[in-house]
Amino acid sequence: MTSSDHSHKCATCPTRHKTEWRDLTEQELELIELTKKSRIYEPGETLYHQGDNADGVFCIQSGLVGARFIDVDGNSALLRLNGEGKTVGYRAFLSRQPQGSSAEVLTPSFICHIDGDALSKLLANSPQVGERFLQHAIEDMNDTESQFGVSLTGSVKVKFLHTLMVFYRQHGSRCEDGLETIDLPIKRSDIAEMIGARPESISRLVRSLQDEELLKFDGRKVSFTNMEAVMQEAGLTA
Amino acid sequence: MTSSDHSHKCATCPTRHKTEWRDLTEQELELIELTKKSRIYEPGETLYHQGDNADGVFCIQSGLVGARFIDVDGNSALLRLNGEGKTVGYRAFLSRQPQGSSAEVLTPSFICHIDGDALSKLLANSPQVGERFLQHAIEDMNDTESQFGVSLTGSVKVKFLHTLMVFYRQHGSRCEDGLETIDLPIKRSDIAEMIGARPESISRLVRSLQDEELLKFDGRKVSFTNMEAVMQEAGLTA
DNA sequence: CGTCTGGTTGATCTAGATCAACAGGAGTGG
DNA sequence: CCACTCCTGTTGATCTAGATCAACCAGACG
Repeated sequence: MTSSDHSHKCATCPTRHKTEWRDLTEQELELIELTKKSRIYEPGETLYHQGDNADGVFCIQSGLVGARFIDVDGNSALLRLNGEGKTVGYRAFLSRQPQGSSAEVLTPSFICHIDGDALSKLLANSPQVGERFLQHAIEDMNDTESQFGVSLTGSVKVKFLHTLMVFYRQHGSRCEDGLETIDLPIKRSDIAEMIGARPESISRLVRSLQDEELLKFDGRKVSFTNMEAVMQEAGLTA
Repeated sequence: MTSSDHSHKCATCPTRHKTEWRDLTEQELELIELTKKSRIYEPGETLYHQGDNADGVFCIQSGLVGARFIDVDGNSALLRLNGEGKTVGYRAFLSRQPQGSSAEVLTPSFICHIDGDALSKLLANSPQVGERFLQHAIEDMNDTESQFGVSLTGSVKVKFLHTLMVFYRQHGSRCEDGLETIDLPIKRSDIAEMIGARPESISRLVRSLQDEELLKFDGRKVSFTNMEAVMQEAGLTA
């Protein structure tokens, strides 16, 4: 589906089958519909800020949203990327805690805001929704913990290769001139922020990875000239 | 309660009110009871290993259990500490994924193993259990994400002070000679592993923190000579 | 007593940060 | 069409936090 085919009705939403609302009846969806607010967001816009209280959740129909954490000294880190079908801001809402990070739109996105009251009613009446959220939370946690582990033990090289492999998995593999290829969804400096490094370091690393003949870089296109070795170095042979 | 007063019945378990089973009836508890296996674990023992498949969950009645992650090169990190009332291994069980880290007993502990079948039945019949797990997952995630953020942006000093403050919160504040004091629950080298540093670095850091008159260290006792400044540096003024 | 384990200290090395300059688009506006 | 600026990424020179390697110390403990 292209970014132009945006349904404003959950019932016909092309990505609903990936969301927490996947097994709701039209009846139940109507509850969301009543107070739902949808629109296109441009890169740089923010859904909510670190420290905000949640008044509901955001559901990404298409696009990419990053969770940005900023510490007291102004250092910024990208904790996670959320793509289509993901609901964001749900942890703050469900735990009545302030948002731990800001939600920053990274690519043009179509996003719905789901009202807190509606969501509460849904949770109270439709146990499947809670189950889906549990599943979602666990999945998020598994991802984050794995990244956290790598970030505590690994070098910048390992961390970079690790996130490349993450992209490779979700973000689809595509053969082209025979080689496995991915399209980086975000710019270099943002990748740097995902692994706690500086853009300059990534630049140098990219160069040395090419010299090692592990990968080929062309703009945002990355092709794996030696998948085996990359997996190895990324620590996926355990 | 002392470590000698261990109930083998959930119904009379002194820490049940902190667990996922807190709002179950005696009737429902009986289901767990039937297949439950409890015993005392000594430091160094392991509840499960990274990569294992979960056949149930572990419930900590007393003691401390660490989640240890080891990467391909053998580097180890401590991802999280779980104390009394915490259930561990639930994510692997609920997501049918292999354990992402090992559960290593750090202090003498009394721990129950709860069978997967019993748990499944409970989840199917008692929706509160699922809700408690959701709450637990969210809490864990909030903790981990905050640590992850700090670990991406901060220096060893910041990370160290941050985890000290985490200890300070849970692990109870205690005034003594007027100063706020905490007892480190684990040894220095394990703290080092929690923040991705080497023990030697912690040693030197501790010394410089005392020179700065921020903290006093005496064995595992730490007293805050300048709480304000510590909070500041730990990044809790945002 | 020796042996272990946890912690300290010193000397040295290095991955990666920092600072600074620069280069190639992509708009934008005259 | 060119001149301008913005933005992302590159390269070089230098600096430093923290790792590494190695010796050593104190208390615990059989």
